[in-house]
Amino acid sequence: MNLKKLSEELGLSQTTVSRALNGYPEVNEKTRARVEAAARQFNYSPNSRAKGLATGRSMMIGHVIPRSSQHEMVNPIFGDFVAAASEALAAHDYGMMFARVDNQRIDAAYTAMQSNGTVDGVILQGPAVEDERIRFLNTLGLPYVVHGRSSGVTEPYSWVDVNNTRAFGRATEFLVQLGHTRIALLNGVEKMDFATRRRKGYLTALGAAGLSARPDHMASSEMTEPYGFRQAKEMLAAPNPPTAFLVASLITALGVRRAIQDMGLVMGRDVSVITHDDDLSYLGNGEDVPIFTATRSSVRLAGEIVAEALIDRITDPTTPPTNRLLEAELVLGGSTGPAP
Amino acid sequence: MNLKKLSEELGLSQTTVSRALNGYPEVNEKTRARVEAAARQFNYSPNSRAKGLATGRSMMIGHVIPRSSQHEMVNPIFGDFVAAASEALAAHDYGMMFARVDNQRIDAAYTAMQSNGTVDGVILQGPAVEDERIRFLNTLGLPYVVHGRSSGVTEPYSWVDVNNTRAFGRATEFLVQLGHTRIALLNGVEKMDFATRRRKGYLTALGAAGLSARPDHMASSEMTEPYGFRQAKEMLAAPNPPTAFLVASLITALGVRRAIQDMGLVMGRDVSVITHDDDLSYLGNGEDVPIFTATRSSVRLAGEIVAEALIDRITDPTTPPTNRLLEAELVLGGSTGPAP
DNA sequence: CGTCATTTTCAAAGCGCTTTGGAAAGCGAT
DNA sequence: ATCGCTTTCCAAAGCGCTTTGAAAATGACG
Repeated sequence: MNLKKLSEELGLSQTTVSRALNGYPEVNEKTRARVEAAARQFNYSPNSRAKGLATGRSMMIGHVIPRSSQHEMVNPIFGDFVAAASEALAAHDYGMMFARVDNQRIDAAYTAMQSNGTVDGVILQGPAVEDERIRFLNTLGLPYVVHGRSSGVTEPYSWVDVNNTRAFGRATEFLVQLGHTRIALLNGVEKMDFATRRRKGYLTALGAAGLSARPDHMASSEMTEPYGFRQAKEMLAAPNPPTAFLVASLITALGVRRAIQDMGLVMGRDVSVITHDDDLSYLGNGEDVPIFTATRSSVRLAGEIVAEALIDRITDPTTPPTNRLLEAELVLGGSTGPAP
Repeated sequence: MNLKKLSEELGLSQTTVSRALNGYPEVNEKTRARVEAAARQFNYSPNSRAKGLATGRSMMIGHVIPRSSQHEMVNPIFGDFVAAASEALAAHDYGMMFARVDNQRIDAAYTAMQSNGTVDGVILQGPAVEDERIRFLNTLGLPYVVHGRSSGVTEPYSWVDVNNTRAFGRATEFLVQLGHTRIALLNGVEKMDFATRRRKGYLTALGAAGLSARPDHMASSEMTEPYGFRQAKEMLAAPNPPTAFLVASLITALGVRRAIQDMGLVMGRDVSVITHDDDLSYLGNGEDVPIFTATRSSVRLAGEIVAEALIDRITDPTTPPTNRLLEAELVLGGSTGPAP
């Protein structure tokens, strides 16, 4: 069923039917009711490509994912982020699509998406420090919002980010207050912007407490479970081991806990652990009492806000870039205690 | 830049330019080269909506996700599955899109997607037992492939699945061989088809070994970490505790391990654990030596195969449904040992 | 009852592409 | 020079929708 047939069926012109269905005022309410009834009856829904061709809008949001890196999509937060974002988009009749693209073809992919008209805007996830994609998107003029920020990019752009510096700063301060002086950092890959900021928060807080950072108590890697296990074990086995760990992700923290237990130590008594917790739906941090003391920030909330911000940008691209800094909460769990 | 301008630029008709770019034979190779050069120079890429309108193809694959359930998307395997599938699709110039939809509107969403022409086919993930969506899609005539199967659906349909029954059957047999007689099952939600099959494999193998299943040694739930912890702890604390656990997911297995350690027991010595492992990229099962003995099956591989199968169905919808049963391998890790 | 303003509807153009049905050009054979 | 065949190109229709500009219907009013 298409517009033409439907309008013939109704004995009306395509114009009127189209207007009736799209809520234009210049159509009699009675006619509108008739049209809507018929549309339902014949199960009519307008062809999205034709509609897009006529309006110049695709009602689709793009998500370009660099293939080379594992930092996205095959990344635990991806599902939750996308779920929330696509739900928020759907509320405004936007869809969401992905393209997994070779690292060196990313610019081409964005360009194509724009001139193609396949999308009205894009979400940029997991920005690195000085991320080139941001500059490129600025020159392109395709609406976008960044989930995260990119240190070193001076031109304005829209972003939604967690206050990673502050979160890890507070976590470090908290450990210091508990009497810890040897605090290790198991960070994510530090070319990623969020990891850089966390490191900064950690270092600044250490400095403020008059403690100096030890290179052998800092690591940076993909946030896997074995990474946490290996690093924690190594550091704990060395002389002057850390009495506390600041860990970049819940999954890595699970590895740290395994290492602690493996060495016959007790987490929260012998060794304290604070992790960042993205509040993933399938990977809870315990139930009523959190297992880990954590800097928590919902990635679903971020997804929602990103989606809303992007729609705003699309509907009015002339507005100045919007920025939104979310604070992580520091939730107390069983993994921290006074320094032994 | 659009076709019209490009053809004017070249002094050729739109027909010729279009044919040149789409590899049709009725155009001189010299002209084709000229056209291609110009297309590159002017950075021309055809408007996908217009192309779709003209061809009737959208070059897009849909993925409808029921909002009510947490079984998908916000599900740890989602990212890996989608990454692999969308990569395979991209190789054939297909994109992939999502729609998160209220549970009761799923049929409507599929219908709309089809009559809309927004997608050429859909992927159906996480089928339940007797999943109604399959029947509906059959009546609709929209090409699709199921990731998983649905017991109780008799009509033919295309699917790609892991041999869950066999995997859990083998795992159970293996535990029996090790001398275990009290083997607990921490299953996923049993309205999900994969969980039902795993249960069947478990029960059949127990029966074959002359062992009877104990209701208090079987649980079924969302596969979270706390679920594994709570259930394992409870079962281990009861009289005649299990000496082995068969667990539905790596994340849940982490909870089981935590419970075992929490009770001062040693995994692999006092209590054996076998888990299913989807081989997720961000959640490795140890490094060289797996932590857990596991039934392993790559969800990325499944994603690839699903994508290929779907493209086949779209290009030739008359072919009979294709089915593909992947065998899980049983990999030996440190979590199993002879019954104490 | 005629006039004018307002409401309601319509015909047709246009969005950017593919594709059909021809026409023109090229070329070897007669 | 002509014919027949292939190669190369083109004009125009059509995909299903929105939207402009205009016409028809309706209503208010003197």
